[in-house]
Amino acid sequence: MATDRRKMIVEAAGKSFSMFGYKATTMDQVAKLAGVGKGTIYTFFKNKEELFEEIVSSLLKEMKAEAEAVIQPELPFAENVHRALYRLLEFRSHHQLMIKLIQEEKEMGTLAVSEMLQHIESEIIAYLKEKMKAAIAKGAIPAFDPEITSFLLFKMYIALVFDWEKNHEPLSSERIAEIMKALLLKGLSQ
Amino acid sequence: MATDRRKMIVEAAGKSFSMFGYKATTMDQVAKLAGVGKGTIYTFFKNKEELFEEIVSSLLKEMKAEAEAVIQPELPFAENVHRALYRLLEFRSHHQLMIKLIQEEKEMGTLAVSEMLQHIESEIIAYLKEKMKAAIAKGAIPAFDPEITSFLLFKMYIALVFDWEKNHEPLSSERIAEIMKALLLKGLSQ
DNA sequence: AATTGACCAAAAAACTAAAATGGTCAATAA
DNA sequence: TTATTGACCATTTTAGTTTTTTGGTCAATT
Repeated sequence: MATDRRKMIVEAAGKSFSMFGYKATTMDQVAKLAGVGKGTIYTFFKNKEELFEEIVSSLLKEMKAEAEAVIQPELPFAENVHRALYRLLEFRSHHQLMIKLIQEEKEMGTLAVSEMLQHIESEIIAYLKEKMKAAIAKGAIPAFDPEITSFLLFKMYIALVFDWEKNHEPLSSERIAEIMKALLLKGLSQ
Repeated sequence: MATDRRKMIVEAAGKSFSMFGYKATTMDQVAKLAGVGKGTIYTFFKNKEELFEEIVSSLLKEMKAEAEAVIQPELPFAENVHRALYRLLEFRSHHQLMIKLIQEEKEMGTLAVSEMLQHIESEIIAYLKEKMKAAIAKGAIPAFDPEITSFLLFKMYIALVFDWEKNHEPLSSERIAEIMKALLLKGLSQ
């Protein structure tokens, strides 16, 4: 059945991109892994890049769903950041792809990957920005520029998750979520 | 006179590294620009990498001096961050070299440059960490882990100065300093 | 004693040939 | 008739080779 084949392809591509990155994933490989002929892939996806987009956008959808599942509007903003972050960090499969893509961008500079990371970044920031605007409207947080603040929130997250462990022992999910909550809650005042 | 020659070399190298980066700066070029024979460079510096180190460490020294000049221990911590940051940001010459190095690391991955950026990062973070420890000891800021906090402070700074302008209009020095001060002062609470 | 630049080994760049890959489509299977 | 396939091809990537450039030395010169 057509739907089954499509699912097989998406699954195979997802695994392959996560394991080998974009460049090192070949269409022949994906076809073999999915157990279909190479041509079949092209009945569902215009080209490799569109297949990649499918994988990434479903990842983003999943991440959004995960976040929504734990956010409770009546809780303090910082608490929700903590909950969403912690939940997200527990999904190692999400991370596997992100790690691979970040690595590939750094050491090979693959254009399609750079563009996709850029896209992921702007999606996440846009999401944060909306949450933040709502919180400001409710008077729950001070009215800083939400564009800049969500940008910074995202960069802090990336720094803690991906940069910190270049020179230190990795931080646990709990620790990361805790740090961001503490900083956001009180800043460094008093 | 020997001192004069050395100064000429350092000046020439500084300009060249800032304009062309590490890789694209040749020793012949530096010699010509400094108006000395190439061999003369090697009477002052063991090799290209040591010349590079001289440039960078004098940059770091300057930056430290600039910061010290405006920091006033009796002011609030966030206010001092604001002052130091603003002062630093006004020195475009410092930045020219940093910009070039960050760019070179990204698009050519020159090893010597990566190592140097790593070194610069750890120097700045160590400096921040000391300041932070002192502030904690005085009870001026909460006792978060200074290693992590100074790491985050640095990453925020880099994000605002170098990453923000990839997709937005650059922020003014005043704005950047203001944002960091506001966030550090109050966080996103209330 | 200090300085230099021709010189050299080693590294990088340019070039070329060979292999791999994305995408197509006539043949095949369902 | 429709969905699927994999041999095939143009293009890109990689591997191998040659040429050029560059960091560093040191005998000659100032």
